[in-house]
Amino acid sequence: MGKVELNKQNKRSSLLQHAYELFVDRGFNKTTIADIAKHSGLAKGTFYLYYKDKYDLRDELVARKSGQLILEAQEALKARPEPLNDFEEYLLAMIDYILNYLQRNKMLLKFITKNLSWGIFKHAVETPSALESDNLGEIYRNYLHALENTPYQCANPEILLFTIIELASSTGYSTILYESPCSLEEYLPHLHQSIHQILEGYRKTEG
Amino acid sequence: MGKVELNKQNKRSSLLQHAYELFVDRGFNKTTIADIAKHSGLAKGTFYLYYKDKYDLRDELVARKSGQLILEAQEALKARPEPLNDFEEYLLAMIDYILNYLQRNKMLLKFITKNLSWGIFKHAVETPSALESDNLGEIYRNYLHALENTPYQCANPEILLFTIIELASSTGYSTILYESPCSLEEYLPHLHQSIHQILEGYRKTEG
Amino acid sequence: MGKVELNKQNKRSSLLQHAYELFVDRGFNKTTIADIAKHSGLAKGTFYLYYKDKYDLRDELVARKSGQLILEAQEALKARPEPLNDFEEYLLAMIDYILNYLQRNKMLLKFITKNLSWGIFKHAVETPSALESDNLGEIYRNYLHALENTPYQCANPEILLFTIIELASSTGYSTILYESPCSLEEYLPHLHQSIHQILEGYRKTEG
Amino acid sequence: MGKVELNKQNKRSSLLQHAYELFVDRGFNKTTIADIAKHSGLAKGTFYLYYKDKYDLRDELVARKSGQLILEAQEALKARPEPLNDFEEYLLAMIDYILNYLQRNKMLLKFITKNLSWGIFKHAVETPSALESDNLGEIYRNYLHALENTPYQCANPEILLFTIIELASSTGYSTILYESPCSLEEYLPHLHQSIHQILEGYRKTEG
DNA sequence: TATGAATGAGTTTTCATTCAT
DNA sequence: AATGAATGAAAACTCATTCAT
Repeated sequence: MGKVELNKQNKRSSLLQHAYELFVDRGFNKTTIADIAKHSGLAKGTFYLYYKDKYDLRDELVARKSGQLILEAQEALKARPEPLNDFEEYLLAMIDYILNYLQRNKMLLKFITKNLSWGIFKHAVETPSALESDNLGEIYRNYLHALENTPYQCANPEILLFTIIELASSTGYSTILYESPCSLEEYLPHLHQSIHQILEGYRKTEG
Repeated sequence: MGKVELNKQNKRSSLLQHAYELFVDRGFNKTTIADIAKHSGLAKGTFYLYYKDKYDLRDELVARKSGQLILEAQEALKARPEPLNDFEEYLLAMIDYILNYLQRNKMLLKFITKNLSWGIFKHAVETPSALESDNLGEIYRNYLHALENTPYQCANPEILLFTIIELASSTGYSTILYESPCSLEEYLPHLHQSIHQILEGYRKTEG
Repeated sequence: MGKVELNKQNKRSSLLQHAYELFVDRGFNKTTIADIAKHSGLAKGTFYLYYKDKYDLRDELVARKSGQLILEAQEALKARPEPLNDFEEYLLAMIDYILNYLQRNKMLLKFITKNLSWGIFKHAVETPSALESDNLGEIYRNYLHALENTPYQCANPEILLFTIIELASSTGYSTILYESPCSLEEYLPHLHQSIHQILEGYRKTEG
Repeated sequence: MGKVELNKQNKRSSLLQHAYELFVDRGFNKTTIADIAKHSGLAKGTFYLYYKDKYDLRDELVARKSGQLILEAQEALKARPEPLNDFEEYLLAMIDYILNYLQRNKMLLKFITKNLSWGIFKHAVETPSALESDNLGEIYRNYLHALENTPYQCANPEILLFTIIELASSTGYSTILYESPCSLEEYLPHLHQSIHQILEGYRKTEG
């Protein structure tokens, strides 16, 4: 009983994992359902027991992988010897970690960015997945909470985060994948500066 | 002779125009070359006399449409009664015009954004098209020149523009198409503030 | 024990009934075994414990439904106030009842006719089903018997019945479903006349 | 030009002919479009240039084959040494010819009857096909005309013909394919008698 | 008995591209 | 240059049937 259910979870995982490898390897359009099934060690028809079609699987995958990346970044920061002093420092460290990671995994970047929207991100944050030890939502809530204890004031803190994430991801996409207008390395200081400035824009004016 | 040449231009135009309508109407993937040819009043084989494949046509189309949009914005600003006082004002007016335009033409937004990269943009700016009275390159050069006469200083002014454009387009995409995390209208003040701050970051520190 | 047996009968009935609804609703070819099982509240595999395949079930269904229709017609005639005077009157009343019924249940007509053959009919008549209070065979025998006490003479009375039933059902099919070459209403007098004539052909020539 | 058009006609013919053989050989459901194309010496995709799907081709085929059969019967009767004296004789000879033909081509019978309706028949009669030297419509008109010069009177002569054809085809189907309730040979005299009687029913009552 | 996950052969359908005219 | 018939590989999706539980 539990065994059957476990088995299904494994199949689902296998499909996700192998689809991911194929998407990243040869692109979404050039990956067929037959490919995914075969690589997962399953029959073609079995795919349809788990997902409606390729797009269905992709959406779950994008949300999942983005979430994992954020979680991983989080863990990596925790493991750092030197402490992070304030919110800005924390935010920049997080972004650097993620962009550097994506620099080394360009296909993941390509896959995620073309398909990730703020909406999917929000959805991923809000619907806890049964699979991963899910503190994604928690991380997000921590962010919002941390923001309150900063000198920044934003009527809607989500908008601030949205602005910064969109900036980082779209410039990251271009610099990493096309080195246009310059390399990521060259661009990072500019990105830091812009983020700093954006945050400054929300600094509380003291009374 | 000139007549033949003209005829070819017309066919090319027809292909572009009808392909655009189809892409916007049913999406790029679901538009076939047969569709494009038929709607253009041409035979399928004829398509290949003008473009290598769908992607070839698309790239030209994206660059062309983006360029047109920028030109149109430029013209609209020129036609305004009240003058624009400085670079920042000009930049914001330009961005507002474009985002508002895209708000009313969501399908164009969808089509352009998913396919436009800074690289294509640069390419469009640099290769003068025979078709339109092309002052796109000129506009861009004017920008860079205008920047020199501002209190902002940027080693690579292209990077500044890149940052602002990426920010505007990616946040515009999300707010217009998904109203996430909020509507464009609601977001614009935030966008203005962020752009202002980014520019401030490059303000010359006087000696 | 009897409870187990009853349970099996219920499942069988459920399969028949729901399969019938589906066949009539979306057609035989477009109804899957999975559909039938699901609508019957059973698992797919269970289907195979009761029927070899879809065709097996269909054959039982066609015979069953035709039989029910004849029985119902019979009952309806019995309940009529005015008596039926002779064999011809009886036969025509029976046919009218059935065609009018099918007129109101076109899908049943479609389903039965496309699949009913004289062979299946004979089989239904001859193998008493456990389910219905089965006087179908009895009805048939009564027919043959009644025929003997009529002025008609037929070496093989089955052939006479066959002729009339085939005529009525095939013309009924066309007039009811396609109103071609005319409506059932318009055609009925012609049908009556033809049946009358056919019977006359078998009238005993007196010695 | 004419060559291209001719070529298309040949392809169409080839598809029809080979589809027919396959339908008759292994049944409609078990014949795939791939089969038809391959046997016709064409690529799978080519099929779709000529027919929307299998059903589209089938409908054309049923009408075509029925028409051919009638034409052939017509020709055969013309070639007979002894003349046919009156309408009834003619009608019976025609029916006999066709039923005997179908007796020898049971699969054709199966294919045609399951799919032929009076509607399709009427349609075939009324829409002259470019392919065959088409006197099908003419034959039909001759029938109706001949009927006028007979002692039979029918307000709507189409209804008379309909009645007889439906009777002949449905009883033919059963006796030929299932020998139920008897063989065609055994049944023919009964069929003749019934048709004779039906015609008598329409005999003009002299003034 | 009953279940329903798994199978994979089978079928339809699409469409970019070629090429003879 | 232009045509559009032909191609056939490729892909999605279905579903009867099996079988371990």
